Amino acid sequence: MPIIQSVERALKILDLFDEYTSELKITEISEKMGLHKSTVHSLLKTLQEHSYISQNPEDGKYRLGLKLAERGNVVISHMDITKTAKNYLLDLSAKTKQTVHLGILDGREGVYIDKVEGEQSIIRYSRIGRRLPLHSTAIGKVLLAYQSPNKMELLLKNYHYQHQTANTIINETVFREELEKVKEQGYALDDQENEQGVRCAAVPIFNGKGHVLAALSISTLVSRVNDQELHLFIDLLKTSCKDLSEQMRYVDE
Amino acid sequence: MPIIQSVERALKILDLFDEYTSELKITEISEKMGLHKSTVHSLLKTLQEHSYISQNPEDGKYRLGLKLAERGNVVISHMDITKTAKNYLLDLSAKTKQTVHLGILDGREGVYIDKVEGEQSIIRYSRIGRRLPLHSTAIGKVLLAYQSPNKMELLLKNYHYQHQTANTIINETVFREELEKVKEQGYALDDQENEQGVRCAAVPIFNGKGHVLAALSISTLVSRVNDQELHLFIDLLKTSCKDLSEQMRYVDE
DNA sequence: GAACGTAGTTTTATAATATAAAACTAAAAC
DNA sequence: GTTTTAGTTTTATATTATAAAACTACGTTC
Repeated sequence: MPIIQSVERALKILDLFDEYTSELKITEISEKMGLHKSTVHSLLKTLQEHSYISQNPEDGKYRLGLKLAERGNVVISHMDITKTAKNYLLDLSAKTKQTVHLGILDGREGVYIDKVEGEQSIIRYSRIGRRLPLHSTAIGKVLLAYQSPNKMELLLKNYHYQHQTANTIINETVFREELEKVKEQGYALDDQENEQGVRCAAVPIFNGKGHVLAALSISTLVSRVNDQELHLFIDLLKTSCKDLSEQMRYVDE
Repeated sequence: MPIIQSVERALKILDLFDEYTSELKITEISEKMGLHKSTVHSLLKTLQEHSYISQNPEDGKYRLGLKLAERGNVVISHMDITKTAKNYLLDLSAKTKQTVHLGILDGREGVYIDKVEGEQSIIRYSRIGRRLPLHSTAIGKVLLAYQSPNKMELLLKNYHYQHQTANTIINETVFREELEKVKEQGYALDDQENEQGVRCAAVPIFNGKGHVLAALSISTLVSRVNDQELHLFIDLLKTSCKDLSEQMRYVDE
């Protein structure tokens, strides 16, 4: 396995930051990485030289650099579905006041590739580029349900079902029935299965060959959105996804 | 200088991709980097292991990984100004149908940190995370003009004026007069100075201490927006930035 | 204000790794 | 079917990354 240790270490430093950790000192990074501070210093200076890390001039702490935002934008800008769907996300979020997500399958995992936050619902779990569990998210269920039987078997083989909440389905037989239901009704629901207090609906987007490309979802807080409203949102989602699927027929991908 | 060569090489591979180059073969990367293909192979496999690079299963080519989008999102999500300004960008773009940008100073350079594209104007130059020239962009002029005299001197010391178009101001005396004018009128203009056929206006956003935090701009195509419309847009920008500056007074940064 | 402790930066010997040459496998081109 | 090209794997060794030691700078305590 041709892994280069020093590159791996540099990347692991980048992975130390998250939405709660915006800055870190050299000594903190040294502790977390189990590396000598002079080693960390060299790694940080290399990342800094190429703008993947920057140093706060006021307190000397390190943080993720803007080059990541730029590179990340290049990744997303190459996805036709993201560009085509952008106005639908904005429109749906404006109309429903909820948070709207776009997700795709990437290898054997789901991943969020766009998100528009609604006024009424602040959803913390999802983040562009972040992995999403296939078994406990509405998007994940959609991406699975509309796969070919072969592909679905591959995806579910040795799948690791894990509780995210008390509502999470972790029995595979029950989960397969759930996927059947998704295909029957044309949408998936995540009823507080991924995040306490959050209920989501997702609908598939197809390409010209009838393969599922992505899924669009609306996330709501159960305390603010009742069943009736949710079903109105599902109708809006279906309309949007039908249009999107129509447009994606003409995109060569 | 404690630069780690193999880390630097890995980062340079990430920098090879752009909006026109989404995928590359190992042999292409080997040629561009001047490295042996087995060295490149090890670097790619390390980046791939951590999702910074992925491999197209269909043709074996390499492309930027979604981890960059996720890390990039973490960078942006830590910026209060981006969150606070988001709805203003969306609103301004919807009202004017033009492309709206948010930019900040990062060290001695400007950088775009958010962007909402308008229906009427597709602006290619700007990209979130990308550097912006201080002398030829409206945002750059604003970020300079409202700096303290000391800071401005530091920023302009040995500044490298370069033509972006035939209209670009490259004489420092003339440029300083331009910055005076920006302060007088409360906005900056880039009249095809950065990109042929594109005219932009930008207005400053201040923090509670009266320091310029960021600039908001509207970019238009000269073929589609006349002087009168542009001045209407500038008025809308001023209103938005006044509100934003008011809100940023209460943000601890 | 001096002394001590902590954090960050620099230097450098050497242990450890990254590098590329060679060989192999697989696919594409002729 | 043969040859060429591209990608992957193996491994010897040249080169680099590593961390210990030392230094600088700043903050804390007395």
